[in-house]
Amino acid sequence: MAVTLKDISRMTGVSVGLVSKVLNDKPCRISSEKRASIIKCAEDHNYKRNILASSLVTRKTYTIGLLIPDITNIFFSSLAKTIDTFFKNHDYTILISNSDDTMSNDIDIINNFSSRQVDGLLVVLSNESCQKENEEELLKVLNRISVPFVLLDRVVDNTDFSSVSSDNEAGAYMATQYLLNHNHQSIACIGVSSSLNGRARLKGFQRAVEEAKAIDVTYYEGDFHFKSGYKIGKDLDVSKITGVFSMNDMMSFGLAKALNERGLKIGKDLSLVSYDNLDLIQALGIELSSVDQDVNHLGRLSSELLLDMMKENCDRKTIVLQPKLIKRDSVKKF
Amino acid sequence: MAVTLKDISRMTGVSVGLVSKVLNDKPCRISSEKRASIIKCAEDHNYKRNILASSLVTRKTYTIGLLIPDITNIFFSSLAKTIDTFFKNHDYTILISNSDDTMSNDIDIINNFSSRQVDGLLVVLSNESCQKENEEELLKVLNRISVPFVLLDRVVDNTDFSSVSSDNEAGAYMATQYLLNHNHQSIACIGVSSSLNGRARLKGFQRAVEEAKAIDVTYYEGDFHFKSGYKIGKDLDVSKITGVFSMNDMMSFGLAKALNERGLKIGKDLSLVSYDNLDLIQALGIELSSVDQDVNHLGRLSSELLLDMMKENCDRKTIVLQPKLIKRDSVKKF
DNA sequence: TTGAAAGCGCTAACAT
DNA sequence: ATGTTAGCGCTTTCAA
Repeated sequence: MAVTLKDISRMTGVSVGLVSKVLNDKPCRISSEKRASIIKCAEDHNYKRNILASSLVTRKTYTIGLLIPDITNIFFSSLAKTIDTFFKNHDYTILISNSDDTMSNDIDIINNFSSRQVDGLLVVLSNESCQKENEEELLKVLNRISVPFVLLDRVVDNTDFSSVSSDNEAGAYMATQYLLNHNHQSIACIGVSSSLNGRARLKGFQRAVEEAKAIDVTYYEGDFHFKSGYKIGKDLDVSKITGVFSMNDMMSFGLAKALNERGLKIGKDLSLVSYDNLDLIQALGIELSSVDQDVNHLGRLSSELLLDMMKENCDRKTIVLQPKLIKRDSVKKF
Repeated sequence: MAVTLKDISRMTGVSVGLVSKVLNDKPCRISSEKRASIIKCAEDHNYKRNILASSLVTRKTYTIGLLIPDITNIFFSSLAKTIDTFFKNHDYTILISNSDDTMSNDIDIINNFSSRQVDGLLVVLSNESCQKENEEELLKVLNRISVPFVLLDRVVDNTDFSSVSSDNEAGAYMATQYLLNHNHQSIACIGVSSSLNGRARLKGFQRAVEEAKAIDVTYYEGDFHFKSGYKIGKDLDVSKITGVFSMNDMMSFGLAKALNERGLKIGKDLSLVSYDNLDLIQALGIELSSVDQDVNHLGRLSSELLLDMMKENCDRKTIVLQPKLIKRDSVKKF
């Protein structure tokens, strides 16, 4: 059995209340001998405050729940790391939980966090939760959350929940425009229509295309993973297509590999612009133009926002970050 | 304020004790009307049990702490996902925390988990904690943990703590042997001496070399990341070296890229065997012979072991998994 | 069938 | 300067 305040009180002959004050560094006037003996006794017996009990009284757990769809996705694990580091500096502990991109897990985890009395919640919704047909149920769940929370990256339309997200439409728009500015007349889009942000990116792509007029467009459906890009690269009709906008770097990488096998060179025979600007891809030495969402910024801003909301119960805020297009050699004049 | 049992008791006119029993599905004989009204009232008012309070009484939190060195490392995030999935099926919640590979964080996090009254702990130690000079302090910390725990992947020698790890020496030995069986007389090792498992792999490498006799060996120091492999690949003396054992896939990938730029082909001009067998590397379409540690198996076994220890307070166990060499085209006869 | 009450470990207000 | 006590929300034992 773990040592309790009561045990230490008994052993040192000092009252429980005083022991509590001393071990919590609370201002109290106590003889230095007693103070010392309490501290020594606590150390000797490896006393650890039972946070469950103290939180029950103070109504503070110094705990933040972080819900993400897939911990093995580098985007989310980087986000988790940034958030973890930020809150460690503010004496909070982050609980990370993984939804596997399903709505039922979203709900379970949010409820679980709630009953663990987290002080706040950071939520990246599952793709499933972001589907139109699930909106009603999702809103019910979110409206029932009784602690401050911030939605990250994937955001529910037409609500006033606090959120920090990236303007996916704008990102796709600038990527596509960049391609079109290089005189490409026949371009392809590799998209993922099952994803909320994928749909936003498609909008941006279409807007750019429509503004440019008389552009020939081919659409390919992918799934954000390497293999789908690779397969599409095997089929891609390069007799007409000269530029490609791919919705993320992993698919671009697959595409590049397939084209390479076909004897075609990215940046020479075909221009490619992408999304995510993964360090990994750069590390691999591939000069890929890509839209950067600045995960660290996303993580830090949402953490700060949540901290504000918890402190001063401040108003909800909706922050939309503008992504940046990083220009590299994969796009050339046609 | 959240609704409490007391509130529901007041609203339904049933005693707190009974409400508790009903909402916990405990066997109790109660009129079905009362039961129904309690359940309805709880739902209507969005009642969520305060786990802090109930755990205080039951001395069970249904929570497992998972400590990992780097959440953005795919090896650890995959491990976390496996463990998370396993324990979700057993009604436990996993708290994941990130040490950034520092010992002070290891200690803080272990203490934090303890005071949160986790039911068990899964620990991947930081490299710093695994250094010989920190052993004494580490043992003090580990010995003070009062709940069942299992060490994963990085293990403390000469102790009887429960652990599940992979036999790194054996893995490196079989990889090196594979290379030597293909008649390579001059081989290189790209190692990471600051890492516990790196040192074990070096031992395996050396044992294989010594057994083979009269093999020419060159050692290069890397850091597990792409760039170090790339740099080494730029320098590698291919006038004599025909085979390379690299201690992980990311470095192998860097190496391959550098050699490619030098006009040399892996599996033809040079044989390469590696460690980790990353899906990512395969996804990139690279035919790399590599030692597989089976993360899923590691995660599942350690989870099961911990569950056993928590249930039956069963004896400590030390499990060492045997890695497998996956043979692919990157190694050829010399 | 149901209710009352003790107590988990801790904090904080109030006594002394 | 130090001790006593109520009570956080819950479970569980015992009594009715």
